[in-house]
Amino acid sequence: MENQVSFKEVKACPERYVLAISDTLNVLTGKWKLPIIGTLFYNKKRFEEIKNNIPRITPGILSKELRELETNGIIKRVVPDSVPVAAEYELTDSGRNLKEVLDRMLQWGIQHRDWVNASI
Amino acid sequence: MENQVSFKEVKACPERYVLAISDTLNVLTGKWKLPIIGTLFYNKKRFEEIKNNIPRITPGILSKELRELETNGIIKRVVPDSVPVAAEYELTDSGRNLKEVLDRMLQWGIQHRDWVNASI
DNA sequence: AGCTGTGCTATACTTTTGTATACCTTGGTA
DNA sequence: TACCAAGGTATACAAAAGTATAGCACAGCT
Repeated sequence: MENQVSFKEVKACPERYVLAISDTLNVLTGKWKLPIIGTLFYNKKRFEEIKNNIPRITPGILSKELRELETNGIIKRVVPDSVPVAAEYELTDSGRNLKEVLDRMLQWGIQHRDWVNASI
Repeated sequence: MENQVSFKEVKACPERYVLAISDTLNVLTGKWKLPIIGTLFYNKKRFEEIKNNIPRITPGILSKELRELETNGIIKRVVPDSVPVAAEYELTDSGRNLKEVLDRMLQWGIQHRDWVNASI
């Protein structure tokens, strides 16, 4: 209910509107964030697993992107002790909530492609 | 109904899934596309109007961004003849459909911000 | 003919983003 | 003890995105 209020409030203010959307855009843009989030939707994974899942990503980039996604609260890094040393990465609640956003984007993407093709 | 089919199809294929979302992401990213689309939601506008609506944008950028948005089928450039020379830019149907995507992104952005603040 | 406003384009530059390559540490394993 | 795999970091470099500055074409007005 609180959200409903601030949702309307923000929509009434162009600057806050653009800002809130930019927040969302920023956690998704760049070449690698989407593939990383996408692969973690299925289940949590370890560094090497993610690396092997995403063609051509180097450890340097992956390391940097994971750190960014972590500080943005999209994923969390879990190190179960006892085990040799096996860091695991998984989506946070908020990260999982991106699914609805991505589904909308997917829908628009397909629809737009159809629309463009139809109007040639 | 056709859409429902391809929607499911695409969701089943990770590569096409990422691709369709990237399509959407690409029309939104960069520093200026969102403000431009945002300002055109209210109504169609001319070059100078857009420029005056968006602080610090230079004609060079605006020109480039408008051309990109046009080739991507998000806006259309209309030159009503008879008038001296007054180009007008307005959203296409597909451009207007972005509203639903942006609303979802807005919602997530606000929600995520609340969530982050709550967990400090 | 000269000045003004609209609607741009061109060029060179800076900043940000992405990439390649090499290397380090920690705990097994032979 | 030497070597290997997992999980990274560091450094230098290349490519893409963004910016500043200048200027041009056309129409209308005086």
